[in-house]
Amino acid sequence: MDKQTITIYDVAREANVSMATVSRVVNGNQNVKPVTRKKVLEVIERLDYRPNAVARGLASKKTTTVGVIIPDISNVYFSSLARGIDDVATMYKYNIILANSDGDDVKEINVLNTLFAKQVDGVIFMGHRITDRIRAEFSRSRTPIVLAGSIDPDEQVGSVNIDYKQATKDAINLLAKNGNKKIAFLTGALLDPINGQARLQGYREALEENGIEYNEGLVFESHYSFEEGLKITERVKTSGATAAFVVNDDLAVGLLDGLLDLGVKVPSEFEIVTSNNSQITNMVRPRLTSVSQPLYDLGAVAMRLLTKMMNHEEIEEKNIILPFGIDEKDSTK
Amino acid sequence: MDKQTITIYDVAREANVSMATVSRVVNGNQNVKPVTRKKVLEVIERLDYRPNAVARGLASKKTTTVGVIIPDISNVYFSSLARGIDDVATMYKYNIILANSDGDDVKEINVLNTLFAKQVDGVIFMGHRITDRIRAEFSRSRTPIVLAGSIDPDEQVGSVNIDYKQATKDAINLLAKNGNKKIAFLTGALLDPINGQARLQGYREALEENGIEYNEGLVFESHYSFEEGLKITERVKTSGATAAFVVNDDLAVGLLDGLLDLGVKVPSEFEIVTSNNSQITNMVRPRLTSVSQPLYDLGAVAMRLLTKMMNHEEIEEKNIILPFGIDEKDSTK
DNA sequence: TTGAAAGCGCTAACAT
DNA sequence: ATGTTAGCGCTTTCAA
Repeated sequence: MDKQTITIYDVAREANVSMATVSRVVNGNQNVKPVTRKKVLEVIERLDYRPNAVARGLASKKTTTVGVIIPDISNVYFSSLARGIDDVATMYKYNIILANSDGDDVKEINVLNTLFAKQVDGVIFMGHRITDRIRAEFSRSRTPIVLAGSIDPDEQVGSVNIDYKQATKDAINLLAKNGNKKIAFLTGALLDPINGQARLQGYREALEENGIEYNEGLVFESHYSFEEGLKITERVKTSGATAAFVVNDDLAVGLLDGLLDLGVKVPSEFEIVTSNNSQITNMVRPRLTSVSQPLYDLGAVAMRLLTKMMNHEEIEEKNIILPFGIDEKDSTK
Repeated sequence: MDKQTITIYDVAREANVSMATVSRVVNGNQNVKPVTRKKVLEVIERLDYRPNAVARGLASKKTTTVGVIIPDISNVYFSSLARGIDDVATMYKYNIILANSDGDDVKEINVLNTLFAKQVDGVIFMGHRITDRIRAEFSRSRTPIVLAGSIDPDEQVGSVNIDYKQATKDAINLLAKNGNKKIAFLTGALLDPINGQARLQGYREALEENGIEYNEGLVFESHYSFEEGLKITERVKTSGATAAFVVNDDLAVGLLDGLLDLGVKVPSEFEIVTSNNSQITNMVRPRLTSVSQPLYDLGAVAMRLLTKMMNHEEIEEKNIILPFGIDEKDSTK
């Protein structure tokens, strides 16, 4: 495959030492006399020897590779997480195998299995919904797994999230304080635990605390996209809502543009709070007020947690909650 | 590592056949009597045998894994390419090891070497600039390499791009036809061949063809970010330019917002054409006219080319140019 | 159609 | 401090 592979054996022969000794110097084992080490290092340099990580993986049962299953890397929300994951992975000398699942159950299972086949040392999983089938696959293997920005009520594996329920409550409170009585809730699939459970519950609780009655007609189930936001605008407006909490930035921008196109003034006539505070929220005019999630950190902390699990380190808490904020900008009064 | 690994040997024993036969059925080799195959398959099912891809990789010298070096996955331009790459990779049963380089020479070299160490079957490289050092690393190995959305004047390895020079000419022509005499050129590092050579040249040629004199004062070297766009607005306006061609969408949106904040009307008082037509160009108001690059396809085609190289298939042309367009929207008259 | 056996390149006891 | 020697789990000639 390579020009002509130089193996550890070649180095050993040239340096007049055993393979074991070469292996020791390559792996930084201290039990090597400095003179020997120097000699070996010279030969390695001279022959341009590069250790074969596959052979190493087979012999040591460690691949220094972790799998990352992600719905869609071209979505900023996930790519921000991914960047945090990769940076910490690199820091700890791991590489990541990245695989898109489109949130599809079958794809998730397939890719999880090929990752296991490739003997990854750990897996970071992002998905809207943890199905029973996936959960079953999780428990089939001993490979450590961490969810990032994804909730599993079961809490079998590690996870890193924010308190979506409280974040939603804070957002709704802001909107209620500003005098809104009819606050729409724009979400993706309500089947997803983050939406259907955490956020929707936060929405309902906040309404109640503000003396506003819950009205199903103000809950809109849509998809995470700009176009869907544009499309749903009419219905939202017709509902009589004067404000909306949106779970996704693309969707929120769609709503914003839809409203502006209709001649509705934001925020004077309609207020919007979105959820991810991605850069797009600063690029549109008016800039969108948003829950601010530490996306990069969500990924970074998830990977850090995974390294601990892979090293069998003591873990204080395997279901981590990171702080969030509310970034008030121009789409709220 | 796993619960207790079932190996090919266990299957062979249980099925009363040799390892070779099990290997054959696992790999779909036709030289197996149907009865035997059935028997083996049953045992595989019963024992829940999963082939170890690392062992396979060592024995066969194929890992069905390709490395992807990317400046920053959290940037939509690159993550779009990455998505195209992964989809085609999946289609051909490859996985991708994704590594961020920040466009940094040293990181690029490091990660390239660890990818080689991990015996990837091929590499897709994205970077603003192919340095001599990287080029040297490329030629050290026989592993096939393809550049995606990245130019190397050397053309030693495969590549997939659009005709950046012509795209720029088309954009400038549009602006010139609209009556602009002072057209700014907003770019990232001019050292990058795509900017400093292809695009700048296209800019100059188009100016000349339109009888406009080239003026260095209208060329702005900046960075690929929204904030930089905001910052540079004042200078661009002061230059007397009435239009700008921008090489990056974030930068273009920064300029747009900067102008709007200054009370400048777009497009009536100032026209903008940007370069990547990412979704953000449709989200801002006015929507940005842009060169449209088939980002996903750039990645997809690059990966397809790589599969051909990995399979030693006949390759008609290893430096591929994909078509582009000009998507006229609301930031031009 | 099937099996035997030699690696693939390295790590990790175990000895010395 | 260094060497010997089994493997790791699979593919792949080569024979039969």
